Amino acid sequence: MPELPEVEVVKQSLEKYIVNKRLLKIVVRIKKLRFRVPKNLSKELSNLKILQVKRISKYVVIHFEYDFFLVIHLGMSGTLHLIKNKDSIKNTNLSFYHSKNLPKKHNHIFFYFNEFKIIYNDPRKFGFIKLFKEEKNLNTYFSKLGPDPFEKNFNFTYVKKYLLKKNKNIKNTLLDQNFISGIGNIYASEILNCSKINPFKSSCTLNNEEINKIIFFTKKILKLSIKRGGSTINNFHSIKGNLGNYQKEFRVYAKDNYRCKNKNCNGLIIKQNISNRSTYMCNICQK
DNA sequence: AAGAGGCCCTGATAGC
DNA sequence: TGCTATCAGGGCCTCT
Repeated sequence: MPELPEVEVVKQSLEKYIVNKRLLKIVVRIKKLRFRVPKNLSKELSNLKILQVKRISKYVVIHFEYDFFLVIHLGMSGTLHLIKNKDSIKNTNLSFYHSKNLPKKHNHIFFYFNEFKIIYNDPRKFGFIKLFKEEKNLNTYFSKLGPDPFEKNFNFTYVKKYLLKKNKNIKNTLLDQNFISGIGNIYASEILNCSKINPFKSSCTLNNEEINKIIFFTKKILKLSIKRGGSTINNFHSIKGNLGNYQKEFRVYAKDNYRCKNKNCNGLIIKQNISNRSTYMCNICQK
């Protein structure tokens, strides 16, 4: 499910409900996710107030009082669900996530609050949870990540310098979280098609114009996707259950045999394999 | 030491 | 219908 836009949508919907709320307790049903769920999670965080929710790369970070930081990664198939307590439904007109849409299986972790609970669901168990005490430890964990696409330091100077020393193809470089954080397999293909760059092209051979296009379209595409609520490939939704809509704007991802949407291009979208992952590109304008 | 490939896991879909 | 094979939005680890 989750690349930067999807995680940003989860972060935005989550913060509306949990900031300034006190977590009552956590119940862990399955301990073995991508990594083992930290021991004493509930003991450490129970009765602490949530100060802030942040997104770092594809991670959701929940900042509790007393300098506790809960890091959630959704892996490939993780989702968060907000379930309002039954007796408080009649007290509000807000449309909450309907419990009938909560998956029956793979509900691994339950976060209880006064009026609702947040449920972490993840069929493939590629997601994980980490807990940090003190901000410096959180920062150490993320210290190798490249800049967020919306940060100032994701700029021409930085990108040019980084790409010059990279021999691997540009598609894999876009997926490299140490170069730029947040791009995944879908948006890598989308960005390169808009930029009319061959995904197999060696990173260090990109010219200035191509570098500028990558920077421009990365920001544009990710921004628009957030606006559309992210992409719904396999039941992606905000924690309220609203479906994302950006998949309607996909130009190449899973669009093999469709026509290229670039202006004045009559090419065909083809599916290629790069490092065992699907890559979609136009056979004419991305030659 | 950068880069390619394998692997963790379950479910949906295609093909026979 | 029912089996098997393949493929999924990620990231860490190992090997070369």
